[in-house]
Amino acid sequence: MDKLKLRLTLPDGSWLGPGKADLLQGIAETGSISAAGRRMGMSYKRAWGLVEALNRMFPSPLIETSRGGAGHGGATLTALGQKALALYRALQGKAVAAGADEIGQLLAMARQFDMSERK
Amino acid sequence: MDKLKLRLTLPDGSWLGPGKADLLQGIAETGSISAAGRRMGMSYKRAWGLVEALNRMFPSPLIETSRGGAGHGGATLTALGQKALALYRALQGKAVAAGADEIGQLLAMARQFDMSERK
DNA sequence: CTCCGTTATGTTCGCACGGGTATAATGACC
DNA sequence: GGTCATTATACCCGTGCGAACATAACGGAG
Repeated sequence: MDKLKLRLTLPDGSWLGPGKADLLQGIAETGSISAAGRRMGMSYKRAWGLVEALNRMFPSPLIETSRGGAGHGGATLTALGQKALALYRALQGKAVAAGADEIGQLLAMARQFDMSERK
Repeated sequence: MDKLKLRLTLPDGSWLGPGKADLLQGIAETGSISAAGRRMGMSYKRAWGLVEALNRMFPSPLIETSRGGAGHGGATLTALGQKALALYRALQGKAVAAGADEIGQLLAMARQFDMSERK
């Protein structure tokens, strides 16, 4: 599923794509950068790099982090982060819906694949 | 322009994105793999690799090549190639149109960029 | 039979990217 | 003051990708 991947390039050259969006969602759901990274099978280092990039591409950060304390630190989405994620998901949904016909045709004319790999 | 990039993943794991689509269009317009590659600022080798990938992802090739002869060789799109390109462009157009609102909102909330870079 | 621009293929090299690892630093709680 | 999971940062290293370069094959034109 989700055969169609979208990458939106911002004026400054940075971009928002499936990877950052998924990470954003993972942080929202797990409350932790490292947990979200683990869940996606990526190193903490890479996840943190993406967080840094995300926070730099908007005037104010999308992710708020805290260290130590009762919960041993963690990360949450700011209001801006939640909005950005929602907008990306909405964009994705509308794009897939609008292009369903073309997507179907392209998939239909693609090289036939063995049924054993169907899920 | 064309801030939104689409990548469609086919069942066999290969994918059709902006790079291959542009190359496809370049070949259609120039009638040559090397000319299309030069126009896009990529090495012939890379362009040819993409052509190979394109021809392998569908049951029959999208690009037909010829060597030597009066025109010193060249490449043209097959009917399938033209159709695939048209479908991708249509998909792109519909996706952008459908998500124009979300794209606009995301761009609007992005970090402000200096007007000197506007074109 | 040479010339020409293209397709087709191999080889080498530089470099960016991500993984792995290590190490601070944080701060509420016991 | 020690514990704990997390954030934050630095360093090394393998690997893959693409550029650059080199070379062959092609086949009609002249």
